[in-house]
Amino acid sequence: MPQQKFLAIYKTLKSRIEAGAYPVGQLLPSENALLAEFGCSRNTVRRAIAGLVRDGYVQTRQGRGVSNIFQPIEPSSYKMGTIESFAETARRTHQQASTRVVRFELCMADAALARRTGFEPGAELYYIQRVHCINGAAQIFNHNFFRASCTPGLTPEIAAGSIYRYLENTLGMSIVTSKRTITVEKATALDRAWIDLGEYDCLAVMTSQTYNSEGILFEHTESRHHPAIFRFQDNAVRPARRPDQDGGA
Amino acid sequence: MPQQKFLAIYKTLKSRIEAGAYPVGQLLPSENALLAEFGCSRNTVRRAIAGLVRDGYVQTRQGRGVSNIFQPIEPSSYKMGTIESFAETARRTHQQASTRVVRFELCMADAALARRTGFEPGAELYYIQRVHCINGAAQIFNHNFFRASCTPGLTPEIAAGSIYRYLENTLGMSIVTSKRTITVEKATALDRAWIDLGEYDCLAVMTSQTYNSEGILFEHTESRHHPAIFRFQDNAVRPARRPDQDGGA
DNA sequence: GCCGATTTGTCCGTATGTATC
DNA sequence: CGATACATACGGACAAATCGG
Repeated sequence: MPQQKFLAIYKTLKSRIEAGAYPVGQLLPSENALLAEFGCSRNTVRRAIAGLVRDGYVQTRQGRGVSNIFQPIEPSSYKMGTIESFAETARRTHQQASTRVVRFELCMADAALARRTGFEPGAELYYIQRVHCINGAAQIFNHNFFRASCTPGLTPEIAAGSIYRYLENTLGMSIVTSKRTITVEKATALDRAWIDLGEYDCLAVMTSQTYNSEGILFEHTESRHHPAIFRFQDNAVRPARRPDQDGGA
Repeated sequence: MPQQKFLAIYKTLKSRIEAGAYPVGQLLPSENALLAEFGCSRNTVRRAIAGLVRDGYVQTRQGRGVSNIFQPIEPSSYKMGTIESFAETARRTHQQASTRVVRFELCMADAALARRTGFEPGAELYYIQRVHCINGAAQIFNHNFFRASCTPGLTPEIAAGSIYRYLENTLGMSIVTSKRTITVEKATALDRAWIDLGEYDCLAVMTSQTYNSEGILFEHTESRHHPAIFRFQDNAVRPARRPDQDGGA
C-alpha cells in the first residue's frame, strides 16, 4: 500500500479544515458519518481525528462530537513533535537557506563532554560548527556532535549540505526520536563572531539528543538561534480528561 | 472503573523504566508477553507503549521490538503537550511559588487587540497583569486576557491564587486545548519594572491561546519569563516511518 | 427529572501486512 | 525459509457523556 488509510483520511480532513469546508466553532460530521464516507472502520477514522487533535485543529468531547477549532497561524521555525532538518524547515517556510562549515574535527568525549552531551566517555565524535544563513543573513550557529561509528565517511563537504540527507539516503540510517530542550542563553564571543545579533545579547538555544532506529544516541546538537527569527509552536492538552493522540504527519 | 486499563499499564511500565527494571538500550518484553502479563488485548498494550514513545522513554521498531531509551533528565519549567498552571509547575519542580496581581481591569477588544489575542472585536475581557515569584524572586510577568462571559465572578483575590482552580473547581469549566508559541523578545520597561533581569536584556515569551470544552477561546496569555529560569522540553519523532502516538498522562 | 437516541471513549478479538532475525 | 515482532485494519460490544423530548 503506497499510503496508509488513516493517514490519507487525516490529510483529507486536514485540507478540508484549512480550506474552510467545515465552519469554525461547529462540529465536524460524526465518526459514523465519516466511516461511511471513507468506507473504513471506526478505529481508522478515530486515528485520523486523533492526529487533528494533536495538531490543534479539532477538539473532541464525549457525547457531543468533534469541534473545529482551527485558526490559521503564522508559520513557525520549529514545530513540536516533529524532527526537521534545517533545509526542510527552510523549504516549509519558503525561505532561502545556505550553510557554512566553520569547524570540522574528530574528537573523543572526555568526562565533561560526556556529561554535557549524553555520550559515554571515550566515544569518538565528529565535532562540527556550522553557520546557517536564511535569506543571506547568518541566523543560527550550530554545535553538532555525531557519533563517528554511526556516521562513517562524514566530510566537511557533506556537512555543508544536508547531513540528514547523507545519513538517511546514503548510509540508510533511520532517524527516530529526538529529545529537545529550549532555553535562552547569553551570547558568547563565538556567537557574536558569526551572527549579527544587533541590539540583542541573548540567543534562543535548542539542545537536542537524537536516536537512530537501533536506539543508539548518535547526535547531540546545540542550535543557537538569533532571537528575532526563533519561533516554536506547540499544542497542549489538559491531562484531566485527556483524549487520544495518534496519527498525523 | 476508577482508572482506564491502558493508563494503568502505561504508568506501571513508566515506573518500571524509571526504576531501572529494564536495561537501558535493550528491548522491553514483546507486546505478546505484556498482554499475557497484564491480561489485556493487544490494542491496550499498544496504547500504553505509544504513550511511552511520546514521552521519549522508549522507541519501537517493526520486526524488532521496543527499545528502552530512558535517560533521567533535568526537570523542566515547561513540558511539551501538557497544560499546567503556574502553581502546578512549581509543585512538580518542588519550588516555592507566590503570585502578585498588579493590574486587574475589564476591557473590550478593539481591532488591534482582537488581532493580537485571537478574540473577536467587541469581546469583553478581563485584562490581568501578574508577577509570579519563585523561591521569593520575581521571575515571570504575565499578561492574561480572559473572556468575561466564560469567567464570571473573577476577582483580584482569585487571580492572586490560582485562576485555573477557580475555573475548574468553582465554575466547573473544563480546560482542554492550548496553542502555544515560544519566542524571545527584548525586555520592555514594564518587564524591568517588575523583574530583575540582571545582565540579560531579553525574556523568553510563551504566548498561549486556550480553549474550553465548548471549543470556545476563553484565554489569551503572554507569559514573559526570566531567561535563566526558562526551560522547555519536547520529544520529537521523524515523520517518515512515524509510529503511533497515544496514551500517556 | 427521566428516558432514549446520538456520539465519543474504552476494550476485546481477529486477520493480514511487513520488517527483522 | 520460517519464526518473531510490530503496524495496519476490521468488526463488535459496552460504558459514559450529551442532548432533546
